Amino acid sequence: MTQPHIAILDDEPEIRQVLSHALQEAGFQTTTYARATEFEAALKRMTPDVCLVDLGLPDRDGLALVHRLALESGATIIIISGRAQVQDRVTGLELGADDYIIKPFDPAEVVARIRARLRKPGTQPEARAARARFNGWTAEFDRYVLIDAKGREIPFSHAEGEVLRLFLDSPKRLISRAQMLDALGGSAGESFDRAMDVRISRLRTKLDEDPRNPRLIKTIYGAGYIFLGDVIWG
Amino acid sequence: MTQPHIAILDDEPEIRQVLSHALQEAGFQTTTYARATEFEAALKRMTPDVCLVDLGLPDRDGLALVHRLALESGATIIIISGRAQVQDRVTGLELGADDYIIKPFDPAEVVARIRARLRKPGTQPEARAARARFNGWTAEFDRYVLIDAKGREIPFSHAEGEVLRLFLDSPKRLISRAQMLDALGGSAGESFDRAMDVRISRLRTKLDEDPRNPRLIKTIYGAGYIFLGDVIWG
DNA sequence: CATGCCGCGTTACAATTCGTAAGGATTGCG
DNA sequence: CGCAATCCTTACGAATTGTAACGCGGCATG
Repeated sequence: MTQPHIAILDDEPEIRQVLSHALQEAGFQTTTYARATEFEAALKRMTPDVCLVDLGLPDRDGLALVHRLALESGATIIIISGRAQVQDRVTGLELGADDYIIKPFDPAEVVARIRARLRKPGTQPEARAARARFNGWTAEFDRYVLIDAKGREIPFSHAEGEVLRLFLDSPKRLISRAQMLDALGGSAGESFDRAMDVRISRLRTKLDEDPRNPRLIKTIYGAGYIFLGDVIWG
Repeated sequence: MTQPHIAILDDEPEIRQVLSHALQEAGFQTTTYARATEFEAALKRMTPDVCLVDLGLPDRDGLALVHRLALESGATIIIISGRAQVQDRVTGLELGADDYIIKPFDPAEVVARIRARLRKPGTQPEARAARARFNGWTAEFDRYVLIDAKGREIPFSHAEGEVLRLFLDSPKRLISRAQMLDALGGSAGESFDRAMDVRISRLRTKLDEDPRNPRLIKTIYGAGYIFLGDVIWG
């Protein structure tokens, strides 16, 4: 069961804590960020379903961030701000925010507003780039197929695709197990480690890897994995 | 060139007038109603894109009306109410409202919130139009027929049309099963899950999909569905 | 070099989720 | 009332994914 993922960006630790707790209580998966730079770095790896953004950030203009986010990601954006003037709200909404909640807020209302958003279709972020090539392979993510050098199509599942996308997003760089578990939403159980191993194992067999001598997905004992492919997106 | 249509339901003439004026100024088409019965009668003839509903109606329980509206119409519903308690807002949103604006309000904010809503896919008035093309197919919703690339007509039922319209409103986006069930009004029984599967199954056969390798309606195991057509309305 | 621990890979299995065929309830129409 | 169409429900099979169990190999220690 993949729960919706809510990203929280606020510089006040207490607010992050309150929001995160209430949303997790409501069954959502949450990730919190204190700084805009941190948040933007994380967006390269995954796309949340909803972004809760505080406008009063120390390291960036919040409105500019909201605007860029709205243009690029297509995810649902909710501003949480202490600026309560009507003009602030109007410009926030016109720059691309989907909702505007004023501090101080009641967490129950935030949960209710997010729930109201997510039950409408069309709220999911748009499908990201759908095709990548690497070392003779082509991965088509919208059709969920791998195509080998001879043109043979090999289907892969959603779970395998999550792993593959993670690799293709960061080729030739170490990806720690913790990073992977986090990106795959498996911070829950301890035994999810094995589940991830299984995903990688299945992916390796589909990529025709020699288990004794993997050429694409290399494991670094005690550290993580490295994907050794020359990746071209598009 | 259809402007979005906003229905306003409020028993105070002055509020109707203020809202209607501001919304027309913003380029919307408006219709106002003073009574719930009047409003409901009008709904049989047309479907507004957004409904602004006051909760303090003399002739009906506003919340019940909102709930029924949310289940049946699929339009965007915004509550405008003098009841400002958090609990009022939460229950209003949970009963199916998409937004909750407190009196006294600023018309500019109402406009901004409606604009923010209509930006999202699946809410534009074109999406309620009668015809759409995608990947060689044409869907004519007023006649309940699909037309394939060779001009053959294949009829589809109302239930199948609901599903198809949902897909055509949000192409290339993930639609979760929960969202679908909600949009199809099946929040009731758990066994409605299978009913929805059946609808999709029949739609797939009519769209000439290969069950083993569907090209248009993809299933994302554990997450939902995604429609992979290039949709053009009109 | 032998030993033992720990991290990882793989296989087999079970739980969950989804597809669809078959049957029955409901509705509409002549 | 009979008939047809539509749609929900039931039932069962198939696909996917997490989990448990086991084996292998690296790495440290002695």
